[in-house]
Amino acid sequence: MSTQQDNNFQSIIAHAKEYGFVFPSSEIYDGLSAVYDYGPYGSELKKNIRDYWWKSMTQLNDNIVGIDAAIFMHPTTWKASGHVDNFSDPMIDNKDSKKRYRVDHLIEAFAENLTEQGFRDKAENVLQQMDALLAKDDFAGLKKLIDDNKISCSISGTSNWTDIRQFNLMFKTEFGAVASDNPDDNIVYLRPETAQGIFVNFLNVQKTARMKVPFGIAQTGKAFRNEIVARQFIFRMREFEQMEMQFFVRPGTEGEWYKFWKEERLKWHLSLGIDAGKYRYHDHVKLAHYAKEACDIEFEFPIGFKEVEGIHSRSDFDLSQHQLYSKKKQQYFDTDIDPNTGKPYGNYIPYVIETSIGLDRMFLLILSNAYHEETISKEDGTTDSRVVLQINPKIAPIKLAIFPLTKKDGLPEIAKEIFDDCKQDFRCFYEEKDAIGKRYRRQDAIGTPFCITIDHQTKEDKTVTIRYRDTMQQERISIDLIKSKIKESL
RNA sequence: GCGGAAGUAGCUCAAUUGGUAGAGCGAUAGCCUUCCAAGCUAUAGGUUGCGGGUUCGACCCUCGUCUUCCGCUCCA
Repeated sequence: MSTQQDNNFQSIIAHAKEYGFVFPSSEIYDGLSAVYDYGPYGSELKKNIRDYWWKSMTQLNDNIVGIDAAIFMHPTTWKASGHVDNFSDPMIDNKDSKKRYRVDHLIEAFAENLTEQGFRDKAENVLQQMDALLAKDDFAGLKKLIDDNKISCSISGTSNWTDIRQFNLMFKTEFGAVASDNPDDNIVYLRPETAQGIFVNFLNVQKTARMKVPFGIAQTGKAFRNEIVARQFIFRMREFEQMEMQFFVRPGTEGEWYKFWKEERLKWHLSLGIDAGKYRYHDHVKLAHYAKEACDIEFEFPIGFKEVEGIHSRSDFDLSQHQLYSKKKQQYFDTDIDPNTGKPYGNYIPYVIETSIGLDRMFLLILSNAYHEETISKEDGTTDSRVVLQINPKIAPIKLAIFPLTKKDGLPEIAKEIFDDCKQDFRCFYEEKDAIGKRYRRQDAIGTPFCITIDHQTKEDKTVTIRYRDTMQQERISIDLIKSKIKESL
């Protein structure tokens, strides 16, 4: 099973490169690990996915507005968010088995073992020591803790460990051209998530857009994580794009809003015509430090079910933290009447429901779902094959391809006239080279849903042939109807 | 990061146990005109991932390095 799927995944990657969707970054210099560029059709598709999300969030929800926050943020942002302390994991390797462990996982497993053997007090003691050492970033102390307890690797059974190393997942850079005596003064991070740009602007947005809770703030943008291992094509990249919406609600209502967005987001995915059977929810059991409830929307990629979007109930953690660190009140005054007291709800820090989807993952999802290698039986009994991307017309890179059947007899002139007219309204593609069948196949390969062909009959009755990508069926329609025909599918 | 495998033209591959790189498809230009890729002609393209070493001579042997894939690991 996996072989077939892996092959399919390889085919998709190869197709993405060959047809100008995704290229390895700086490929002429051998590429940069886990960084990719989007090509002519890829950038169109990516933009269309982003636009479709943006429209469904901001335009179709009158209580959601968008922002575009900077990638650089004040360094304290990341202290408040917990990323400076928590977004890095001390790791240790066993020299014999070559296994790498997160230090906290290793020690926790050891403690669990002790508990099972009835040494509950000792286990507690070890965990307490670990927490104290982790809080101080005392790696030497942690190493000593491991050595003193003779904690061993479950594979090799030995305690032959490397030193503990820190892997900070945030990219650092220097801010300002002048070097400071204290290097820490100049450090800024490339944001590891876009969410904080929304949280720190919570009151700016609420006041200027005159929003009333419940309301949301949407944003798309790049984020950066220095992953230890980043692989699987564009699934896990070091530079990636998120589409996030933070929805601010009155405390006590977060449960129903979490449920609402959990369902709403899946509906969005299904609105692109993707098989519901390829989706599933994965509810988190072990929650992040800020979360009350969390789930992933997973999709069955060729490499298995993987997370494409997360819905998190984040309580008031983020706003409270920013209030604490900035010493600026992050309260909202709710004038709605509380039926229990007959008075306004008053001041509170709103709770947050987050929906966060990886744009690049969504792109891969669309590509994986759309990619089909088909065998076609021809009338003369022979077979033929084609690769077709069955991308929903709403987000297809090119909506309409326009072909004159031949290069002469005035057909190109008519075709170009139609092209010039249609390109005002949606992305079109014109081509007169090669046999018509070959041109159709090229459009299939990049997912163009409609092709029209201008032939000699066009000159007589002003009709053209429209050919549908998925069924390969064709019919004659009047030139006047082309635009409306395409538009109704978008 | 560890272990395994791979890297020759845009793609798929070839090059007789080391003798200095070829084909099909694709691309481009032209001919042909025929509604589902394969009609004809011509043209362009590679210091064989990169860098050392061995050799008279390296795509081939060797070392290093980069990238990709698979497994492990990691994944707020």
